[in-house]
Amino acid sequence: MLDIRWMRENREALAEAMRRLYAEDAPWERALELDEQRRKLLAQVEALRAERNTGSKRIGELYREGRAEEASALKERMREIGDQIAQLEEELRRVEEAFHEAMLRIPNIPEPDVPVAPDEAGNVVVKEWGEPRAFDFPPRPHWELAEALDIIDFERGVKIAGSRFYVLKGAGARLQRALINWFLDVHIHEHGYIEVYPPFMVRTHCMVGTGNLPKFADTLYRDAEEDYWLIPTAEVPVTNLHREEILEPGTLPRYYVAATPCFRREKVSAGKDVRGIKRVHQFEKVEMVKFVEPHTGREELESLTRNAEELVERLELPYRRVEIATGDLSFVAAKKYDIEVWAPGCQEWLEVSSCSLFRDFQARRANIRYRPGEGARPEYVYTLNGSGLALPRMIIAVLENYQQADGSVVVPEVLRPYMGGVEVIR
RNA sequence: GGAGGGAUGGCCGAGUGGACGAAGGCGGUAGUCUUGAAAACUACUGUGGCGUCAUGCCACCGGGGGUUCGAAUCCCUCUCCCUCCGCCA
Repeated sequence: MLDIRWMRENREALAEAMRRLYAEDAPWERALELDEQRRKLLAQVEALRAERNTGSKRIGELYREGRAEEASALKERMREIGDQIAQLEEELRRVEEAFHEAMLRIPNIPEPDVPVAPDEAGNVVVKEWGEPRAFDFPPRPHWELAEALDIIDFERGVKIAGSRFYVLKGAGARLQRALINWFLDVHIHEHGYIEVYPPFMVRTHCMVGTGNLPKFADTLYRDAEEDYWLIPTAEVPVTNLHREEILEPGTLPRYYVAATPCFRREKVSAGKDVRGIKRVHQFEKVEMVKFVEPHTGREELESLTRNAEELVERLELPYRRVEIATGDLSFVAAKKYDIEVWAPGCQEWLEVSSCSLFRDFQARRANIRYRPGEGARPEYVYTLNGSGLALPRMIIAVLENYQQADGSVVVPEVLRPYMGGVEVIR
């Protein structure tokens, strides 16, 4: 959510930002109109309430002084004021609801240096690392490798739960576990993150806090009877860890990391990437979440992104960093980098991490504040998050990059201690 | 799933219709005293909104709704917590 005061005072900058985002349908003008109505009504209601407060106090006094007749006359007038208040309050309630609804549908404003373009074609490769491996045989896609090695069972996944589900088996399941544990260990012991194990189901208000609702309900799974939503990423429960809190001085920055399943309906991409495990309804992800002071936001985004990149580097996988253009930026992000690993089998760049700076956009929605100093007024924190890293895709990357001519797969060196010393999956 | 009890400021806790934004205590901050510290004493100590920016007004006692001239207090409802029973990893 944006700051309404800023919006009022910077109407031109706001309009410009929405143009840069190619989000001219965002209801920002409506929000500003409703805000004006709202303040007008509020002034009226509050003036009447002030009158009623003093009047009601006076009634009490009159009774105590035994002047019952004057009291009941005043009572009559207060009743009329009460009716007026009720009427105006009803109107105010409607306006405020509409105002709030509009505010929730206005996207975050991009950082000034984000490349401007209407869609992902405008994304910019800002960095490349490693050389794609030269194969002396045609590299196979992961679904062929995994099936031959009997480490992913696609058919039975579908039998149990339908398309876009799979079963990891034997060394496949263990490889996933090894990756998760190694990722966590690096973040915890080397990057200063605190591990958390959060709920995988959350209430509506948490989804609103991170910006998944109200706009993206059709991408989420939910309980049919109770107010529970399955998380599409650990970002949701972990960011909401501090919702409605004021963090005391000296407790920022806070870095958290969580390995959780993620559940996504993938309705919008029906028919896309149906082979293999690139796009599925349930997957594991290690997610990093930061709560920081505003002035450190940009450098925290860089170090967060580096925390993810370092893992790919130590796995010796070629990757590139892509800066996301305005038109491709997610609703809540002010700036975002994707990390893409080269998959020689499918011959494509796989997005294995998304690192975003949200500034105070989520903090306003979830009401997460901090005190800049002892006794100072609370301010909104900045939040950031990034995958570190996303699982099924990292399995793809390892299988396809480390495959050998005979279909076996070499286990990357850093993972061997996590695989019981196994050097080759065959 | 059943029965009962509860939710008040950073924390504890009083408050069953009007002088309550809320007693008292703890904690915190500042001052007095002291070489310094402790103790004692004194003062201050929530959040947000609107602004004719005035020592101004409004809202907030778990959330929402109702009764009333007036609600922390009465009624309804939801959420959460605790105790006991049942079930269970």
